[in-house]
Amino acid sequence: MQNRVLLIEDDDELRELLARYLASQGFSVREAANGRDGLALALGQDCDIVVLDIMLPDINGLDVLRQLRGKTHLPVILLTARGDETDRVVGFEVGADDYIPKPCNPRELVARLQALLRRIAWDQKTEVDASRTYGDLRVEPGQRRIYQNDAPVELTGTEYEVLQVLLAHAGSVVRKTDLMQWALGRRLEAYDRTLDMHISNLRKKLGNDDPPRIETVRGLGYSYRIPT
Amino acid sequence: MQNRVLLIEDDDELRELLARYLASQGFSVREAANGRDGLALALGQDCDIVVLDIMLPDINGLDVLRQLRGKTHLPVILLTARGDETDRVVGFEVGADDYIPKPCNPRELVARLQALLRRIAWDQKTEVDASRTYGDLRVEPGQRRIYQNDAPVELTGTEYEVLQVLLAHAGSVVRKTDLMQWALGRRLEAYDRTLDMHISNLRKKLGNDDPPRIETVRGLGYSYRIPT
DNA sequence: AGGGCTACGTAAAGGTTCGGTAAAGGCCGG
DNA sequence: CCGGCCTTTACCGAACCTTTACGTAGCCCT
Repeated sequence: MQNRVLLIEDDDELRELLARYLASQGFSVREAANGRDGLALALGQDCDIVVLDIMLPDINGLDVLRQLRGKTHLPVILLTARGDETDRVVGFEVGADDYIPKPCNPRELVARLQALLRRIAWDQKTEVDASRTYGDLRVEPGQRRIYQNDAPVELTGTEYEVLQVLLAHAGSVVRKTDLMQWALGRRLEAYDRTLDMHISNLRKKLGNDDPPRIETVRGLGYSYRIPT
Repeated sequence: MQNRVLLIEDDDELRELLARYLASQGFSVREAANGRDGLALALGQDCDIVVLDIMLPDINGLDVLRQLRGKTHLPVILLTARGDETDRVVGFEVGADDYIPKPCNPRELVARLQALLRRIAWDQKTEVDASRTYGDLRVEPGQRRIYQNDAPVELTGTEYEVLQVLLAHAGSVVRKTDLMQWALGRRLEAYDRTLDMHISNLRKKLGNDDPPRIETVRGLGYSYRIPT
């Protein structure tokens, strides 16, 4: 089975060179020359991994990544001309999985692509679109809705995201920093109580059971209790 | 609470520098100065991620990685002096998740550590999350809980850490300084009775059996004896 | 055996950090 | 300008880590 790579890079020459090499290494390659097209393709759900240049003519690569992370956890490898260390750290903070400075060695790019795909295959999981049921709750990703005993729960967009992440990890603790990143799409800063508020509101809307559905793990995060 | 990093690096100065920096960034750090110790610690199941130097006095880092991969999918970041491209590709082929050339920027190391941990946390299912049983106790790392005869024991975060370390070394003595470092993430200072208190509370919560589960080894540390 | 030193056990008190939540503020689309 | 929603602010209570204090047990030395 070949892996599908999306290559977002504005330099035609480099992009085609890499595309050819990746294809020769058994990848199926999609290409985009700017951020807008790249984003559309990435969200089009037919690629497994993204290679993203930071310098793009329209949208900045980091913004592309940010928007992507708002919707998906597709693995992303950043590519950049300069070895600027700040860029690098920012890239990771925004949610990149890897970072390669240009001029990049195609062999290394392939090695890193494969390392990341292998890691994901090991840990596996991640199937996004099917509806899932957790006790009396049902997630309908297509409608971005959650039903409780077949009655829709009136959630705001963010509340939906938060609850959906908690449910996807039902039974395990989700760290606040991760929950923030995955549901709100940004980093948890000190003194930021936003997440606590969303949790508080969710608890109110889901009904305050005992023991509570959403457990607090002090100093760490939250965990949705598996209904027994 | 905090992620546990195993640092395998023979250069004392660099290792301690990195260890200090990682600790300051909220990681709990275990250290090994050679491949044999490193391998033993890595297989000891109480770390989440490994930073591995390729040049080691005894076993070559790549061999350490190979042996590790024979048994586990623990995430590994390679560290190396030279930017030798062949080394790099070989490293990935053997199963490394990432590769950083020395001299490495600590900030970048942390960024890469976190990127990898974040990816794993999202995909979950890694064997670090597998439950482990020691007599009548069962550790559920995903839930961050410990069960005694299938009933959850109400532990605080630190108590969980301490007990979990003791269990990982069940049957052998854990020195107080190590226990402090691994569970509390800081150095044991003179007149610090904190650890004794946590042990005392743990004994209370686990029930005061005779002979006691947590044995005191005067002048050395503690050891968990699996009840028969 | 006894004295003295040190390490450990643990109750209680102290102090800090963390989380819950009401209410106010701000942002944005209509 | 309004309504919905996200975020910030503020206050409070609870959790819990740490310190203190005192009692006990082990160990060594003479």
